[in-house]
Formats: sequence, structure tokens, C-alpha cells
Amino acid sequence: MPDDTATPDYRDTLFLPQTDFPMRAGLPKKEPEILARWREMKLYERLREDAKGQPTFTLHDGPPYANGHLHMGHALNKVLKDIVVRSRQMSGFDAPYVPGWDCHGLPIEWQVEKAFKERGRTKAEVPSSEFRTACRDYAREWVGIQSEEFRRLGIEGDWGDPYTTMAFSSEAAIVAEFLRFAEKGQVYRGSKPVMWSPVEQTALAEAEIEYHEHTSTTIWVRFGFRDAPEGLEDAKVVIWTTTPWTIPGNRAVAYGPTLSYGLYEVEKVRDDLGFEPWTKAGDKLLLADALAEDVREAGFIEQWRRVRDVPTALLKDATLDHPLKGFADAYGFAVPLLTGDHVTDEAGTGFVHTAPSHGQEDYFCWLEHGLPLSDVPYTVDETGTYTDEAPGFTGEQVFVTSGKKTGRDGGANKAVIAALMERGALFARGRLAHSYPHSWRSKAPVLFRNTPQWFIPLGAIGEGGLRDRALKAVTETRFFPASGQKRIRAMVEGRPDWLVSRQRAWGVPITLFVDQDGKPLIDPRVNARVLKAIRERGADAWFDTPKEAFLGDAHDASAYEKVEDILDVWFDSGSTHAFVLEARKSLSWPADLYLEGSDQHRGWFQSSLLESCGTRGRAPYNAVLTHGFVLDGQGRKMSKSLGNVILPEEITQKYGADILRIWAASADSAEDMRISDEIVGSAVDAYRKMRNSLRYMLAALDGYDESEALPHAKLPGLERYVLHRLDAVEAQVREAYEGFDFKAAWRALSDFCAQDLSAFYFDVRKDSLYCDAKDDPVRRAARGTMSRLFENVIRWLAPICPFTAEEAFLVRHPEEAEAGSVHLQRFLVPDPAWRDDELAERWERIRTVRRVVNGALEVARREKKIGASLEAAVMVTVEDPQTRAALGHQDIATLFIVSDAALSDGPAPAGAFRLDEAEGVAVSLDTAKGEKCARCWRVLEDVAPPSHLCGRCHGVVSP
RNA sequence: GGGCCGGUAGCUCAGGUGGUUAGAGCGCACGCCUGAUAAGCGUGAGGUCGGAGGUUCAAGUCCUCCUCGGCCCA
Repeated sequence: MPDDTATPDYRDTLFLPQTDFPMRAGLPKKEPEILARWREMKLYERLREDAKGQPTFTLHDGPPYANGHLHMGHALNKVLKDIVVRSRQMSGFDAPYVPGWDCHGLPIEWQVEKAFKERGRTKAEVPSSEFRTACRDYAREWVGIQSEEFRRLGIEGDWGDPYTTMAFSSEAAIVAEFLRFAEKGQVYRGSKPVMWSPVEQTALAEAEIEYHEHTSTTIWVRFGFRDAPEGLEDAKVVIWTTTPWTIPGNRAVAYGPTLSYGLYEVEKVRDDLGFEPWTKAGDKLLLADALAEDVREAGFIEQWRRVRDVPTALLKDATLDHPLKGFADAYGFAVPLLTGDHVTDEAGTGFVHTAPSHGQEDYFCWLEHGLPLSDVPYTVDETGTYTDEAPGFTGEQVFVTSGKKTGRDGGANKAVIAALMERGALFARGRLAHSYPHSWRSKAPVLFRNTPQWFIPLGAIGEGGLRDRALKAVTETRFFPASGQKRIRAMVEGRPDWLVSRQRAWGVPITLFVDQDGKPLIDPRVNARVLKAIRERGADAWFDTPKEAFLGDAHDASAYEKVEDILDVWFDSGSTHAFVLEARKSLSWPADLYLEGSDQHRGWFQSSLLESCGTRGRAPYNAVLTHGFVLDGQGRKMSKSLGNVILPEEITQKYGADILRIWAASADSAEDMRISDEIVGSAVDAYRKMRNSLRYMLAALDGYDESEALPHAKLPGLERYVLHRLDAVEAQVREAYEGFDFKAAWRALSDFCAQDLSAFYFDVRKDSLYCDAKDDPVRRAARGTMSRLFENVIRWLAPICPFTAEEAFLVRHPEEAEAGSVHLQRFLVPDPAWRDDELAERWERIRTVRRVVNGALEVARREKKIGASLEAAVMVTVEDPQTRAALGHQDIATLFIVSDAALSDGPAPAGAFRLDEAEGVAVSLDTAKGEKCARCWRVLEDVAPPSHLCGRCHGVVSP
């Protein structure tokens, strides 16, 4: 039934926003499509071409280890790198990115060994070349997997040609680097007790050690005097040790020069035990007084008496007999008593059994007393089995190294204890559960073992050596955050010589020939042959080639031994600058930036620093940026046992890589970063807000052509203000990207979109965009401004959200669909005319007044006077003439999104709404007079039937 | 135990050289709109600035100690 009074529907006469850019992103599905397109269009190559001739910015990728799936730490690191690279590229640099992998080393070797074992072959049964090939295959497989996982995160780089430390060219380059040290005489063979894992048969770095509870057999041993001080001829020195197997290696006993010692005579031992204690009445024992009571209990002594003080001065120059003296017709040497500051009276007996082959402190104590290194025996071999330098025990093992009992005590302790009993030297025995070093891979206990090892000397401070050069290089490097400099300096100052040898199979060989004195042969011709072979056949060439072939005619092969050790993997990665930065034309040396987690102060930053300072005299980087670790929502470390692990894959699958990247960009990456469902949720919310802002701009720009835009001078104040804001935010974003402060960039960007645009500009200009005539100057001004806004915002967003930025860019620019990309764009330089501080100051006043109006509207709503703000008419009283003038030139009803607004200089009507923050501003409110325009919904007095249109809308609908 | 770093609203962060009632965004609550709609707008509630001392007229901001957490080492 027709009805004259019915309001016509004018929806079709409006210019409603329209876009193909969906509100819901569907990133998990969309991102792989975008990735496929980038791959197909060879985006990385295009980026290189596009930036040809630009100044370069080289971020050198620290190689992750080619083993296992990515965790959040990997993701964070690579995302940050990607944001750096993309933002530098868009700032006008040629910023290549060559990803790399660290491929050698124990963890891979261990995995491969395990795989062989599962197929029933022990490592000893596998030829070493076959074993190394298996390691190579294993690493290659993980490089492939990790590569795909990184790419899924949107990391742009030269994925078709990454670097690996195991490429033949890399292995050759690493050898060449090492030989540079050797040729300068900067490599020496030392002998040192190192942490040694008998199970893996290798020396371990501190990083490869973890501490677990271990129950050790402890013994107290009596040493008789050989050269006794006056009056102590029949006394026994008692030591305590948790490692009985080190007794054959005993060469000294240390005492604390400042401790108080006494001589104790046993009067009565316990007879209620069912066995006889080893000590007997009449025994005279020398002990630290503070520990005497503990020793008495351990020896089951019921009663004794303290005979006398024993001043430590008395012990000087005294010698003891070895407790195994005469066993296997050996151990006849003198055992000196030595002073040692490491001796305390907190545990033990106050006398420390000193086996320089088996402990750092023992070793240094020995050397500090000027005793010869040649007297330090090699009592156990690489499997922890006694050699013939432990007479009477040869063949006994310290720990079981294979089978189910791996890590348990072998026969060594038992045999030594039996021998001590036989010699009458055992005083007591016990068991002790304590924290003991274990191998991080095999979880088996390790031991200290004296071994020949290769070192790069650091030199003392002030000596002009490698340490000094490295310290100087540190001062010449910029650190982000600045505290990194202090941190690495302290480490370089305090670190020992660089131990570069490993007794393993999977790595770059130490390509040295040593003569009988352990001196390496330095002959450039030999080295050239070695390098050629490795370049052609990889590291295998060193092991497979008979030494004669390398040594040539100039040297007698029988006089040299080929070193079979390999290099510490830190030397590999410390050399990447040489075989990546120097070797690739697209990259520059030194790097502009190294960017890694803060643990790399002791890792890659330092190995690269030492390597480069040793060979090139300076750091391989100009700047170092570090980030923190990824923790759970409560700031705890992620671990399987806590069940708080979040994987990058979970986030990309559920939400998308752009969400993960917002997380990485929006938190303070200089510090540790938390992640949890809630935190990821915030990133999702932030993303939605950003996406909707983009969507609104795209929708508002439906069918837009640049010819619509008005020149800046003709723009309304609002547009000029928004462009001023755009200029200000541009400065913030640019500065933030320059200083690697991504959270500041993200914040500036997202605050701008949320506050200036969505909540203010878009809201205000909605009316004009929808309702004004298509070519109305205000509408044209708004669309032109929208275009500026979009083009800037989309570029700022691109480094952080490469997928979404690309998606939106292509919706806006269908002409680029074939071969274009937002990532081939540069950041735009704002028109200098945009900046207008005076105008901005006026608009800040206007926005303050707008807040008061909003407050008044809210009051009216609560009173049910109005619903929509267009139902209101406001009277704004402003005392301050400047503010009033600012408002006077504007269409304030539009700005406040009300139907009518009047301005007055006061006084304000009673009951007008005020805000503390806006002094002298009062707003009183009434319902707007007139009828609601059926088209623009403003309530105006010129609206009338039958059209129910206001004058403006009437003009638009029927011109 | 040592070196370095950090602890500001539920979350993520701002808070040059110490100076009025500590800010933002998001989330939350409530309301409006229904022509950005699994969107948009508005209003509001949330903080003893890890804790305790101290310096100062005045401290989130400087000093000391403690505590919790992280990285690296011992």
C-alpha cells in the first residue's frame, strides 16, 4: 500500500565506501598466496635491480644452527632483521640480505651418530668419510626445512643462494682464515686439562656443559712423609677427594697458608661397627682444625687427642710419598706439599689432593710453583681409560662409555681404592651426592683431562696483542643498546686464550703438520696445496689425502704428524664475514650491522671480532644490535617441562605471520620479550584496528583518480591539519626506523591511524565523503588527502606487515597486479608545505573543544535526550579569543558531528558542560530543531516532505 | 658468587638534564550508532611507578641495600 508520508530511500544516491579489501584478513590462507606471488615474480632479484646504484646497507646474517625446527627466538631474530632490511631498502638503500647456516659441530654429529646406532652401527664402525657425508646430508635437510619456515614468516632474502659453513668454498675459506693465524705465529699447541666427555670423546666448551646431581664415591687418603718436618716423621697427611680415579695422577698436595692445622693422635676407634676401621689407635693425623671433627667421624674414631699445633711454615719444602708408592713397582716419586690459595677449610681435610692432569686449579697450582709441564702425566685417554702412565691400572675406565650403563662408574675407582687399601693408605670412604658437570648432549658425566689442544693467544692487556686490538675495535663499534659495549669489553678483557681445537669428525680440519716438538710447519706452498684440495673436495680432502701429497718434496713426511683435530665451530661462524661479506659482490665489508640475541656477546659477536681483529685488524661490523630472549607471559623461560612453549608455527597457522611480526615490532626488543595467548591477542587486536583503517581508506578511494585532488593551498583547514600530522608522524616513523626502534615506529603508526584518522578525521569526513556531490571541493580535498594518507601509511607498514601491506597496496593499485609490489616502493618524502605549526596549534585547540562537546553529548545520551550525535545542537562558549577565532573559521557542526553548532564568547549558560582539561570552554546542548534529512541524517530546519531532504542533499540528488 | 640488563595501569609501551592531581594505545565496563557492521564512535573504571632506606624544598626520575626475573660466566 503506497504511503505518501513514507520516507524515500536515498541509499543509492550516496557515495558509500566500497572495496574488495575484506575486513577479515584470513592471513593463514592469504599469506602463502602472497608468498607464492613474490617467489614467482622473483621479488628479491627485483629489489636488487631496483636499488642498483644506491648506497648499500649490509646486514650480515648470523647463522642459526642447522638442526631442529624454528623456535620463537629464531623467529624474533629473523623478523627484526627483516624489518631492518626492508626499512633500509625503502629508505633508499640497497639492502641485500643473504641468510646463512652454521652446519658443523657436535649437535649434528650427535644426531647422526644416534641415527647410525639405531641402525646398529657404532661410530667406530662407520668410515669417517661416510660419517661426514651423513652429517652433511643431515645439515642440508635442516637448512631446507628452516629455510621454508623462515620464508613463511615473510623474511625476504636471497633464499636461492644462502651461505652455509659447510659449502666447500666456505670450508676452504675457513681453513684459509685459520692458516692466516698460523702463518703469523698466532696459533700454539698447549697442554691443558679441559672438560672432556669420554662418551663423545671430545673436549667440551663451557657452553656444552650442564650441571646435574651425581653421586660420587669419596675417599680419604693418608700420605706419609718422605721428607718430614721436625717432629712429624710418623704423621700422616690426610686428603679427601670425590674422584678416587685421579689418585694415580696425584703429583702434589696443597694446603692453605692461612689455615690453622693440628696434629691428632687416634686413641680409640669404634668397635661397634662389625668391621674394623682402617685407621687404628696410635695413628697420627695432620688436619685443618676446622675440619678435624668431620674427619674423626668419617674415620670412625671414637677418641683422639690434639697433640700439637702445626704452623704452616713448618710444611714448607716438605715432601710426601705417593700413597700408591710401590704399587706395580711404581709411584716412587716425591709428592711436594704446595701452598694454594684455593684451599679452604669449608670441606675436606684442609689438604687438597693435586692432580695437575685433572683439574684447572691443580694445573695452575702446579705451574705457579714453577714445576715442569713435562711432569704432568697423561693418565687417561680419550675414552677415559687409564694409559700406561697410570701403572697398575692400565685399561680401567673412569666412566662406562657405551651401552645401557653409559655414564656410570667404570672400574677405575674400584681398582684405585683396592690398591690404596692394599698399600694401607685408605683412611675412609663414603658417598656424596653433589652437582657435577655433565655433557649437554649425552648427559653423561665429564672429567678433566690433560690433553694437547690448539690455542689462539689473546695476549695480556697493554701488550699490543689480539686482546688489545679487539678492545680497540669494541670502542670503534656502535652498540644498540649502548650497554652491549661494556658487556663485550668485560668479556674480552677477562677471557682466556681461544681454544680452537675439537677432537671430532664433523668440522673444518686444523690443517697443520707438526714436528716432533709439536711445532706447526709453516710453508705457504704446502698451505696452497691444502687449500686447493679443500676448495675442490671439501674438508674430507684433508683427512683422505696422504700427507706426502701435501708436504711435497721439500719436507720429509715421516718427520711430521698430520693434525686430526677440527676447528671449534665458533671459528667457522667467526669467519663468515670473510667468506660471505668479502666473497659476495653484492655485500660490503665490514658489515653495517650484526643483529643477534644478547647471548651472542660471548658467541658470534666475539668470535667474529677476534677472528677479524686477528686477520684484518678491526671488527667485521660497524654496529651491533642485540635483542632479548623470548619468555612466557609471566617472564619465565620457555621450557618443555613448564609446558609454556609457544612456537612460531602455531602463531602463523592460527593468526598469520603479520601478527607475529606485530608482536616482534611492538614490544621492546632490546629487553626480554614476553609472549602468551593474551599478548598475541593484543597483536591481533592491533592488527584488526590497522587493517580496518586501511580498509576504510581503500573504500573511500573507490574509483579515485589523482586528478580529483586539489592543490594544497586550496585544501580546507582540516585536510591541511591532517597533512601536517602526516608530516609529523613521518618524521617520527623515519627516525624510529633509522634508530632500529621498531616499537616507536609501530606506535607512531598505529596511534596515528587510531587517533588522528579513525577516531577523528575519518569520522568527521564521513559526511562529506558519503553525502556531498561527487565533485564537491571538500569531498575532493578529502579523497586527495586519503590518497596521501594511504600511500604513506602503507609504506610505513610494509616492513612490519609485509603481507597485509602488499595486499592493500595491490587492491589500491590494480595496475601493479602483474609485477608490482609495495616492497619495491620507497618511503615518500612529505611535501614541505604540509608542515604548518601554527595551523596545528589551532587545531589542537579545536580538538580540545571537541572533547568537551563529546562530554556534553555523553551526558545528553545518558539522560536519553539524544541517541546519535546528529540529534543534537550545541552552543559552545569559549572565553579564550584565540581558541574562539580558531573555531570561528570552521564548520564546527561538521567537526563535532552534530546538526547545529553555535559559538559564543559567554557567559556560559548555567549547567553547561565543562572539562577540567579545557579551561574556559563550556558546552550546552539541545536537541536539534527541524527534521532528519532522509539522506544525510542531519536534523535541519530546511528538511521537508515529500523528499525529506535538506538543501545540500536536494542539490546533490537533483542538480 | 661475578659481569651486564630489566621490573610504570589486565597487556604492550611513553615518561630529555629530578618540579603542578604519573600518560598513551589496546583490553575491560557502560552507552551510542547500524550507510566502515564479527566494524565505527563516545564515556568510564583501573597504577602505594618491584620493596626498604637515603640525598633534596621537591624523586618514577639521583644514591645505597634488598627482592624478583633474564642473558653470560664462575
